[in-house]
Amino acid sequence: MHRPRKEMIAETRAKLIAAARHAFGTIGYAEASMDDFTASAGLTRGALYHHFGDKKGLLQAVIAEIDGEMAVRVNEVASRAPTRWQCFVDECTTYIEMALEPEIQRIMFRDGPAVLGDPAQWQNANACVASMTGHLTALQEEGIVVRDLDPETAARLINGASSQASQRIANSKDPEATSKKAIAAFKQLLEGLRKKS
Amino acid sequence: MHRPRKEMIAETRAKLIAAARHAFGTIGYAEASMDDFTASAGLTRGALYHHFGDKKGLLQAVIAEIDGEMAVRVNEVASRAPTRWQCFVDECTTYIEMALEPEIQRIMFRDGPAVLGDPAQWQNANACVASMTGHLTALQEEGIVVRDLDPETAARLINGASSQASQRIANSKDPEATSKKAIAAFKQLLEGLRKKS
DNA sequence: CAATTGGCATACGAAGCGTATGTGAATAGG
DNA sequence: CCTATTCACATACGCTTCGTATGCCAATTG
Repeated sequence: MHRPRKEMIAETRAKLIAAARHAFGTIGYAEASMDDFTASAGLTRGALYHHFGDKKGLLQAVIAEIDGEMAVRVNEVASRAPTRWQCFVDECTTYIEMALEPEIQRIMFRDGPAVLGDPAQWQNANACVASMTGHLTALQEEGIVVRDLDPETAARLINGASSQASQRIANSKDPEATSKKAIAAFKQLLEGLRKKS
Repeated sequence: MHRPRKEMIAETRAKLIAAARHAFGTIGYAEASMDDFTASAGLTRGALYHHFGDKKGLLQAVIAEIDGEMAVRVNEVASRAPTRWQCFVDECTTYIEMALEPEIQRIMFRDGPAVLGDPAQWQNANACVASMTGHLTALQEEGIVVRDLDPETAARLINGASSQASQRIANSKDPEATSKKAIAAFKQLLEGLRKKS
């Protein structure tokens, strides 16, 4: 019994992150009162400032957690594809699906960039783009994707298109139909990357 | 001399919008104190609340103004292209160029969506996307762009990719080189829309 | 068992925002 | 030309939120 201390600390960190994640994901970062959501975790702002420095620091922690989860899901999907191109496309569509969740959309694609700036500059949250970049590079070497293309740049552009696709689906009256249209348009764009052998 | 009154009102509105636009574009919406930037316009928050209801209302007005300016620029470029496809591509690259300006990037692509939600839902600011949608539709009818594609959806996706491209360029160490790479990747994506006759 | 670390709460001051209210000038009606 | 009313805008107030400074208590260390 030499670790209850460390465990308690980890637990309060986790509780704060969970409470903040819920608040940020529902009412949004700006509207989320630190007093309120720390209290909902049975704590006060004192704990928050101690562990994360300030509200932004807590947002970073939340983002890092979500990014990790997204990377796991993307990798799972990627491991189940017959070809590498299919693997790449599946990754992208999975990305769109994930971005459909209000919590992810709000935190990762709206409040996050507004508060912390360009996502490309986030150190702790680049797993998904890194994966896509890797696949693009490999696809280039295999001669499937055109050569004169910077992989990371392309991955970022695709990322931008993905998040737009998700927003469009999420805000649609008829999500099913919109989803079909958005994914179709998205795949069409991706075709532009292929070498027309 | 029956209109000095109306003129004064329009002037204060314009001064508020200008001051807010500058503040939002530099330090950002959240950090911009209403007391500060209204004072910089020689006014107080009283005028702001009277004309725009609240801070969000003023942001909407700023966005409407910027959107109008962007539409003008896009249309200028579009009117000087030999072919319609070229016209479409030029519009897109112009869009990227405009998004390079810090003020536009900050207000239209970061703080705007975070505060007001999905840009697709903005009533007063859709001129650019509308133009692109129109061109895509025409290109489909001309048989240049693939048919099974929802034009507005495609326009939105392209929009997302554009803004990512701009961010990448804007935050780059070597903007010139990054710009080349980003525009190349972007055009490559657009190729996916063309019919491979 | 004493000393010290450090995790977290409490207390305080400073902004910022929204609303309610006030004021003076321009318009409209007689 | 004079009065009444509107309305653009300023002022004043209370509330909420944030950041910092301080204090306390439990757990670790020697």
